[in-house]
Amino acid sequence: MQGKRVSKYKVEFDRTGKMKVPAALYASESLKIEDSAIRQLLDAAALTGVRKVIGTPDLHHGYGVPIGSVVALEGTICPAAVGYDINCGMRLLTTPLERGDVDVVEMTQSLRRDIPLGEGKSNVRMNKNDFRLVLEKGVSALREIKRKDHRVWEGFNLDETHADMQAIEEHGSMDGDTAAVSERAFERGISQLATLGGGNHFIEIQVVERVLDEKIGERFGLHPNQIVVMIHSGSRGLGHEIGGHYMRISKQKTRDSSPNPSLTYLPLDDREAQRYIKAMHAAANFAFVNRHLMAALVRKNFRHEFGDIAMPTVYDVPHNMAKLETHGGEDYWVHRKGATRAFDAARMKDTPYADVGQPVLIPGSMGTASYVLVGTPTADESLFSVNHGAGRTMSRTAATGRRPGWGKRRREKRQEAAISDSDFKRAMRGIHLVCADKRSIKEEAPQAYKDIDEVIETVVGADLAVAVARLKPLAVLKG
DNA sequence: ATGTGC
Repeated sequence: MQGKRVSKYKVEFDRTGKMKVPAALYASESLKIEDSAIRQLLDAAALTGVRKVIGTPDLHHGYGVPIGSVVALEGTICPAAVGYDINCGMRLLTTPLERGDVDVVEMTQSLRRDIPLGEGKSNVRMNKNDFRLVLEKGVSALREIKRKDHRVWEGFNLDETHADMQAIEEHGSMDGDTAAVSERAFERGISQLATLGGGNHFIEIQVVERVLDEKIGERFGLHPNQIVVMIHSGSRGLGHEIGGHYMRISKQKTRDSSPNPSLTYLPLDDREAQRYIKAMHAAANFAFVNRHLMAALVRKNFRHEFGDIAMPTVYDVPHNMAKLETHGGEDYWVHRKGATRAFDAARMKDTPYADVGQPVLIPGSMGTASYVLVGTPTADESLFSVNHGAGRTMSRTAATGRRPGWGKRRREKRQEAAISDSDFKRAMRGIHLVCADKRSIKEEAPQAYKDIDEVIETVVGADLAVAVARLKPLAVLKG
């Protein structure tokens, strides 16, 4: 695509055609970004109310808006720029344990017994009033629910909820409204709390391989050879239903004034825009609680094995969310889709990280490293945002060799899988893998993703964040 | 991402 490289790590796209603002893409020359994703990014620069459009180094094709993008709007909101998995995000727990202390095969097995993996799974079946409270208040609802009365809460020790809330973006509680959530979404969600989901979602037992910034590493409670646990999950069927619902409504309303039929928006003065915001917050609350409950189950299993050890939350950070933020004196709805907020110290007031900046959690693909970084003041040019992962290089269907629409085309010959069994095994050597669906696991093969180290090089080289630690997976649970 | 969809 046309676009001029202005530095080793940044490409700029001038206004052309219907674009209302220029766009910027952070990516080194070696990171190949697909043309279709760039075209989607430039289309986003034509949205009504657009003020800023940024692509991060894991940019790839998504529905309407590319994954890995940041879109700032004024007076409008865009459900497709948040995506289907509202408040998909990361949580990192530390332990006082060292590599060698943990039998990861055994630990993975016991986690699997407690946490359902894969699509369509259920776990905590809540009553309607309690679930409504979760959607409206998020993690803080857990302090109000009378858990002793319900068998579903057996095994969940939530004594650390207050401490955890300090280390969750928005304290894990946004202003949600059940009235904006369809009955269908509500019914899908009510039994799905404390489930991992599928796709790229995972729980990993990792070891801190290298601390790259000792002072901040120590501040985050990280040291070499330490065992940590990373959780990647979202709002499951509930968020998917809400995202899809409001994408359909925005398509009905603004199709004619939008860049294309899958990239539509809602004016903020429209009642449906206000309902979307409340429903998005409800889904965000669900996802915060979902990760929080899985963290409780992780703690339960570690403590069963190792006694009453401390397992604090370093941070819990969404990477699919729209938020009203002030940048350069202007108020924007900042949409991050597959992009992680990376606030500097000044923007972390009233959090435990007001002195250092926000912990930023970026997972690699399955079987490769993950990174912990910290926000920096120089990230103002990306609206304090970085990528959310390695980014795909291969579609799901290409990676497995399966054709899309499997059900009705069963008789057709399979395409040749781009990734052979032996290549997959080699990439996963030394890592214990437990997954719900063996047939589709190659969708998540390391070979289907970009090199996480190259992606991080761009983020750090462009001064969007500072690297703090590199984590290596020992065991991974997948959907 | 998702009880992979009309």
